[in-house]
Amino acid sequence: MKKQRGRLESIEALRRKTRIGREERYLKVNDELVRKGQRMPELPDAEVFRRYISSTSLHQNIVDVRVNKERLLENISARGLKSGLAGRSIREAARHGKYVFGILKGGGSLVLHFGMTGGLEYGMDHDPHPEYGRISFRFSNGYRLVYTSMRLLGKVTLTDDIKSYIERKGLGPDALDLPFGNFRKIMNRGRGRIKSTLMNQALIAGIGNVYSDEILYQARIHPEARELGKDETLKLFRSMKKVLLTAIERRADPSEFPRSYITQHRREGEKCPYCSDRVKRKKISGRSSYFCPKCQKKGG
DNA sequence: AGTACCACCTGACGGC
DNA sequence: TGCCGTCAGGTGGTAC
Repeated sequence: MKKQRGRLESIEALRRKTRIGREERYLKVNDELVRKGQRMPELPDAEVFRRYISSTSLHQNIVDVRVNKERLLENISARGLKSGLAGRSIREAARHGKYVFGILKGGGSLVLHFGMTGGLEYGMDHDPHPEYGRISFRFSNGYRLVYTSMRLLGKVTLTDDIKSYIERKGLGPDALDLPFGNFRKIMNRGRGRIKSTLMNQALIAGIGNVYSDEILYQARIHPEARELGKDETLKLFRSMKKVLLTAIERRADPSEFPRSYITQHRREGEKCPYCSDRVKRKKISGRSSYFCPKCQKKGG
């Protein structure tokens, strides 16, 4: 119990260090990963995008919105998006799971979802247009925020109320807001594979394919495990918080992740950072999963 | 309820 | 060099 509390405290320390819930004012404006399209838009990336908006685009009068790809708009026309934003400004950036919101002064919010290849790029209006720039939000100060997306799988829209938007989407609680008691209930409720449960946005919002693999790897739990004991559930819970917070602290840049992370070894046959056995790839829930069969056991 | 597939898109990569 | 199959981290729908 003592040891357990110590671990939870270290998660709290990490939470403070990553400044969760506070504003990030000094985020580098030119984000290499965004430009290279190497982000993986799960919770940590969404949090980086939230901070990016927060550090670049708050309190600026929006003068124009240019939509190059209407298919990215969800239940709204290009004209509707523009008229809903023109003359307004973003007063705060928020996030739930993989969704990022620009809360508008005077009510309503801009909703951004990044699909698999989405990003943001802030710059001068006359800077070169980003290669996959799809929607530009132009501000009165001569700058613009561009929503980029190579594969066009994201979503952009407006909503009157973030809470009801989240409800309509059927999203569960955000992974970083989830207390252990609720996590345990979620993990115990069905008998599906543990990886599917972690990735199910209706149960927990924010975890996708890559981070579910990392969370399970750090907890030494097999992705196909179905039932967890209490100790394992706690281990998984701590791993979830720690992996997500660590990723945010490293700006969701995998090349900055600890050496002990499997994320940098997402290739069949690579060495497991712990036991040097071979990393295995297997389709689970329709996605490529990478894990170490020696370190990660199904039973518990 | 859980799972398996398909679709939506564009691009990278390896084999021949 | 070019062609072709496979794969890619997102969600959402259908069918069993």
